[in-house]
Amino acid sequence: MNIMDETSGKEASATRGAYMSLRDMILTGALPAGEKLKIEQLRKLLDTGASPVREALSLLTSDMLVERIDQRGFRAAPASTENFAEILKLRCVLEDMALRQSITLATPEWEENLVLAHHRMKQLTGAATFEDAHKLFHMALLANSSSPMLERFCSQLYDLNIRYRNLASSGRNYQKRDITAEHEEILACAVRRDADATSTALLSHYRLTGAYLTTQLVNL
Amino acid sequence: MNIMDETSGKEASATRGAYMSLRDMILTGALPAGEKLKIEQLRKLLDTGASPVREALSLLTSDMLVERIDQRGFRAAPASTENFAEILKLRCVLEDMALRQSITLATPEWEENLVLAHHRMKQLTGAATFEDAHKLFHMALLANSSSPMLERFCSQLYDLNIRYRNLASSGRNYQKRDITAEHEEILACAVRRDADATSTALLSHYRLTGAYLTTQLVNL
DNA sequence: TCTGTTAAAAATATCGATATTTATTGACTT
DNA sequence: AAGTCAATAAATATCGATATTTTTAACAGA
Repeated sequence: MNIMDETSGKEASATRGAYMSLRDMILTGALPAGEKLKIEQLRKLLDTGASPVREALSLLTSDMLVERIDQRGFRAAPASTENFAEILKLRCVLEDMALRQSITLATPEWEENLVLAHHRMKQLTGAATFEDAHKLFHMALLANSSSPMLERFCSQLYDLNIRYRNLASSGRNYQKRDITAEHEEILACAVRRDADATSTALLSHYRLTGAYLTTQLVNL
Repeated sequence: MNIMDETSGKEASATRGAYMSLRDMILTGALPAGEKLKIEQLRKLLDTGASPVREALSLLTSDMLVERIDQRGFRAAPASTENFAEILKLRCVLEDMALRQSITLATPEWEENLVLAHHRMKQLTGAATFEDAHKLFHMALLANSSSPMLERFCSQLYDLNIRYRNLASSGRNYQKRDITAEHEEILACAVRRDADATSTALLSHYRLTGAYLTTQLVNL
């Protein structure tokens, strides 16, 4: 009598459901940075038991979204301009590395998946699921590095960056940039297998966003 | 009536105790790579409840020492020569970065802590606690990077490397190297604030160990 | 007023029992 | 023999209750 799958709101396990919800709440800022995360409170909010909440929080620790202090519970990872700067720097180094490895090892499958991810992202401009498609595109760039740990680091850092994007976006996103064109450029360079050009385009894409976000984050 | 502190074998919390024990067992190979980690089994082994074991395993996931598969439990992270090569590569890139930042921002305190860590390590050559002192020395090199996430990554990767050292060391460690001299060299360069030289010495130190370990890991 | 102490309240950590899910076994069919 | 399928066994996930620890608040002494 269990119909639960990707389509259903219900997750496969209570822990996974709690993990997803809490992750989303931290990334969007529904749970503010630095906030104490009380088990009982979250248990009621998510309408589940204490064990799944606790386990989900432990898991979120891996993603650096939650801090755990022995014997005194959990809190949402604090946010600061220093932390944001660190994330940007690490992303640039690690994605550069992953990207170059991906291109060095380039295969037709990798290229096709990349084109596909880009296409899907374009279709969804503005949609709620655009964020997901955007991440999938960027991860598709790195997906051929044959370095799982490196990709995991990049994925984590990507999410942390999204979080700052959300924290900053009270005054709506008005940049004089053509993000779509930047993505096209990145894709074109990658398909051309030009590692230097792709890296330049990608890092510039990140650094422009980073510089813009930094100006919005003065209140942190 | 609780006297538990650093000196006592008892840990502050059951979870922390389980975390430390399991971590140690995985790093030393007492729990072999890839092995299924059954809660009930570990519960009895560590003489504690299922909750602390479960939480400790969730936490070890952050360190990439344990894999968690939803609904079908935990297993010790698998080991492979590919994985080892990846760790070595990432370490070289990330420690290089952290080291250079540390030296750029060098302060007398940093330098003094480094000298101290080196001295302590020398005293303990061969002792059981040498491993700890060795790690403290290497982390002291990076400790001034003002990049906590980067230091965390380096620490994680350091531990993963130790694990491979242990996995390989069935046929005892007989290399024609003067590890002590290598450490002296690294320290001297760092104190001289010569980032290029320190980095060269450090990375060579890692790569020599890496190359040696790779020859020992054929059986993986 | 400040400081240190202690009782009460709140929150975390842990346990033991139970519900769910996955893995295994072996009979039964093709 | 190989492959299904159902029944059983094993393991994981989850719950609800309790023990421990930390935090808060009230208060006495300097």
